[in-house]
Amino acid sequence: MPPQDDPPACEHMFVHEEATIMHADLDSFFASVEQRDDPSLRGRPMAVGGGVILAASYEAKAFGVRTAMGVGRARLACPGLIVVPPRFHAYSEASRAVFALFEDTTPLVEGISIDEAFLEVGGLRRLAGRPVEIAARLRARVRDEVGLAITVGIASTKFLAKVASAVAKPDGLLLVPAGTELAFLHPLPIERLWGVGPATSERLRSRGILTVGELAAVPGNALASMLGRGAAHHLNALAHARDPRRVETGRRRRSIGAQRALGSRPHTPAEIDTSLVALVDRVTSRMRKAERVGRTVMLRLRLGDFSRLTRSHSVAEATAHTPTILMAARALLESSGPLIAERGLTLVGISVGNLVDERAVQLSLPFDAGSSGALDAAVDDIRTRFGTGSVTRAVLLHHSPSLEMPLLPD
DNA sequence: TCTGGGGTCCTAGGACCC
DNA sequence: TCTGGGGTCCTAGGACCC
Repeated sequence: MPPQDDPPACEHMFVHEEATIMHADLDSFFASVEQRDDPSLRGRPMAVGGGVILAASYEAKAFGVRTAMGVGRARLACPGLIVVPPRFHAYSEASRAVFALFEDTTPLVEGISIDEAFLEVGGLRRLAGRPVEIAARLRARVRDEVGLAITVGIASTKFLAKVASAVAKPDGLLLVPAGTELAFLHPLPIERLWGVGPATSERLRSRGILTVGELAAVPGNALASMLGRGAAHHLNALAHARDPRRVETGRRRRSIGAQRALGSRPHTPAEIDTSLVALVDRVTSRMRKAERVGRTVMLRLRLGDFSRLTRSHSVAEATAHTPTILMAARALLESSGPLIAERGLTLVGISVGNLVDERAVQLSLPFDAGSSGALDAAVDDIRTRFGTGSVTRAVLLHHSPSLEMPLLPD
């Protein structure tokens, strides 16, 4: 057998031969579903909201109404604005219908959120035509079969496809032909880059860096001294249209959480604890339904001055057990008690991360209760079948009271 | 003017190991 | 008695996104 060569040191050549990645993004998703289902809302400035604006129709956006804006401010900007409460069930259903059309277009679909996805259509030319033709058909189907407008950007990388769809909104289709990436990208403001939020934007703007082209011209180490090495490397690559990420199918969720805004009036510790209990119950029941267990419990708080903070703690063993998660959550809340007492609390959230699949296996094994080695032998048998690391606990079901035996790592 | 409900990813720093 | 250098894993927290 000939010796195996090492893989080449440089795997990514960053040469984009073709634009075959589509980013499909539903326009003003929540608001569009409401306008679809209630004709009296069509053509009018309206928004979905409860406290804050979750989504605004294009008629409302024309008045300056934006997502995350308080409803009061939105009404000031847009007198006569109609605000309807959210119907999350309807949005999930519409999302499922649209994703079914994505899957019918290509098997290579990567969902990003409830209303957007990447689709790789490079291998479909003979079957379905060029990407622009595929995108045009997809847009027509979403409009005819689901009743919603969807914008599609097509480019040679994920990031450019996403920028293209943002530029093409609303109800548009935009192709960035291979070879024209930098001409398209460099005039855009830095906020278009993935990873430039308010903090990074302010840091760059204060140094006179306003466009993607200007960012691309900053030497790597100078950028690193402003933003840290990781962020600098990431943004430098995006600014040069280097983005080797493939469209990935089958991504799993890495955490499950729930949160609740409390309003700005003062809350007693008992009220806060009641909210915490409800949140933990919601999270753990969703985990059990998804058959996932997790180790890292995160508490998310927003204080009276609307500053945010998180606290986390990892328990010894992955679990979806409500009392275990609740105990960890209460301990985290307790540690933040003085801060809450001093500054008040306006939001509390719990999430559980480090998720793994739960696998409960029930086996009938020969077991001689009179022999002290029998249980060990049964456990060894399970480990042989499923792998040592997969067994963390054995429960004897036919003893009363049931005996729970923790298994220590070998 | 008033501030939702989900998530992902990155990084610093400590523990620990060889 | 004093103490290098490199690596991995884990924890906690913040920035960011839709």
